[in-house]
Amino acid sequence: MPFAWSRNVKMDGKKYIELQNLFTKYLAEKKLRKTEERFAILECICNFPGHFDMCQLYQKLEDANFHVSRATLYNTLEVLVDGGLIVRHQLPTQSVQYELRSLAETHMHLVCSKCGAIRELKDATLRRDVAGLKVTRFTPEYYALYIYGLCSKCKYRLQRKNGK
Amino acid sequence: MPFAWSRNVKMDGKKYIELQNLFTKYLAEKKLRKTEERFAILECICNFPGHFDMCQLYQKLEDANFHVSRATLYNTLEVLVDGGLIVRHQLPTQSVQYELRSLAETHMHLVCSKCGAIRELKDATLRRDVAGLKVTRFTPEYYALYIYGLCSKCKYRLQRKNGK
DNA sequence: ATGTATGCAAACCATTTGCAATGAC
DNA sequence: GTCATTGCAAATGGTTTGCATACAT
Repeated sequence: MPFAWSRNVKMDGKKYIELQNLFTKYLAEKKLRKTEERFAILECICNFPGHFDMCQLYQKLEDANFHVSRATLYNTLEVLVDGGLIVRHQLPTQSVQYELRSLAETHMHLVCSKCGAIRELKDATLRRDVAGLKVTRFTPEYYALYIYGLCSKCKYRLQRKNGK
Repeated sequence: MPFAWSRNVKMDGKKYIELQNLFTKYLAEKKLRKTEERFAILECICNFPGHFDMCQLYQKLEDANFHVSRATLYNTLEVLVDGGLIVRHQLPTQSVQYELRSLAETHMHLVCSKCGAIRELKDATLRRDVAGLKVTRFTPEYYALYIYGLCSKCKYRLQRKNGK
């Protein structure tokens, strides 16, 4: 082990090992340095079951007694996005969210335009459609499908408010 | 005519008339006031052929000698989004963009993750499948599909840089 | 040894907020 | 007359930047 990045960040074994390899390869390829911070951040990200934002990530790292500056967090997330390991979601009401790319590709996002809640939905047909798309003069890397609408809670609330 | 919102904002006739009606209906329904500013902003929006951001909109209104405060601009765009007349895009590199909803629904967005350029692409199959989606406990209103990747320019540049 | 990456604090800037004045109803 | 909407200016807060220090190579 070239450096001791593995602190007491609770870790999701398999997922992380795989991504660590990808990341290492990417960093080498781009001649970027393999720092303790970068790997600790990636490891921490693996512990989120789904979306997360800067605040949550920062907090989780602090909780694990691993301190990084916000500047480094922003830098590292950018590297991870460029490397294709994570995906960035910018949705209306909510703050910028990130998600492991391997997770993001498997579903679309149902976004409530009232309360901002995000639900995930898998659909094989759509996935196939997107995968089968023929695009010229553009090299697709990944996609994100957002369907905006009303979640059941907000719809119910709205119906009551508008008189039965 | 209840008020003189029609200044010298250059106008795209048909498109605006139709949207004006929708907007009027929406405002009445929600018991919101029909102000000169709101209609002037909508009219101005109709003159953009595609995406636009706050700056461009503000500028275009100023150019037409119609001054609104930024607070009003933000308020009005929110009302227009809620009313389903325009759609909000928040993409990585670029600033928040808006687009007439009637335009947005007809295409997906190819976003270059390098330079941020947006290209539009229509695909009938995909459109049909999204429209035909069956979702429980969620009422879809509209969707947005973003495909991230490399535009031809950036790809070319990258290939040259990485040695032939 | 070299130059990239980090940490900190200050700077930035799009968006939001507070409040008095306006005007739609 | 009432209360939503506007304008202005100040406040906010997530993100970026500058620079000295640390450290991967």
